[in-house]
Amino acid sequence: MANDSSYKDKKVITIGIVRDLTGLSERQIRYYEERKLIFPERSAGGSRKYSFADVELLVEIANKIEDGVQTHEIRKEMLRAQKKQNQNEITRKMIQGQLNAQFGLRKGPSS
Amino acid sequence: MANDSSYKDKKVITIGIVRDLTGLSERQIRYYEERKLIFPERSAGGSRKYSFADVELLVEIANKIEDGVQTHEIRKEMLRAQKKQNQNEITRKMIQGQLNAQFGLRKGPSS
DNA sequence: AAACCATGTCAGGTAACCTTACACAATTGT
DNA sequence: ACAATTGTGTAAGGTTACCTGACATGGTTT
Repeated sequence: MANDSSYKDKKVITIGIVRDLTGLSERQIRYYEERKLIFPERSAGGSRKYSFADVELLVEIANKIEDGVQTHEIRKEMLRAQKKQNQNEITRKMIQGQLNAQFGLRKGPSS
Repeated sequence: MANDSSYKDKKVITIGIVRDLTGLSERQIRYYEERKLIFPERSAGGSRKYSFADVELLVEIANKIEDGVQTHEIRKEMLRAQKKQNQNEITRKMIQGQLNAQFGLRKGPSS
């Protein structure tokens, strides 16, 4: 209901493939996780699983680091960006609420 | 130039994940490959890599098999479907060619 | 100078994957 | 009726891929 449900966000890519797609070392990829910049899921056995969105994010992270930004700063940026995103979400819901109140829309069943 | 370049066709999913996504056994997935219904890529070390498109195709295949269609038949269907697809592609190119001839468009450099 | 950053690398261990082979019920072909 | 094929399970033995933890190191920060 809230999203794409599409391929981009499904966590299905193992770290070796991510390495190949990004050119980063596994060490780097794991380190950025340790620094809380990226959040893979895990398989039952403990293997990391990433999404295409994660892959793109990793590339951005790597670029910033190359520009001398440290993980600590990157993390702050990300939190800021996400806060803004949350705010938008809230705003959207508020407006939706206003409309519902004005025009008496109901949350009808799916279709 | 010819395609989406997007996530759907990138071969990045290992067989274990495909198993989880489709509910098929690894045996089945490998068998359908043996019957030439599906064509994963391979990692350097020999592990199979599938795309989301492959995953969807596998589900379709499994459905047909459940309906009693044999791999042999499914393969024929697929070849037929692909031939039609190729024909469309050819048609498209022919029309494009006609237009180019009519209006003298050049294949200029990329942008 | 002490602490931290980002990364490489090595070791030992487990999970995930590979191929080959045998089995077998069910279906299809002759 | 019988032989061949289909689709799937399962087991063995082997290799690849991934995991964590630890030590090393040259550059920054503090």
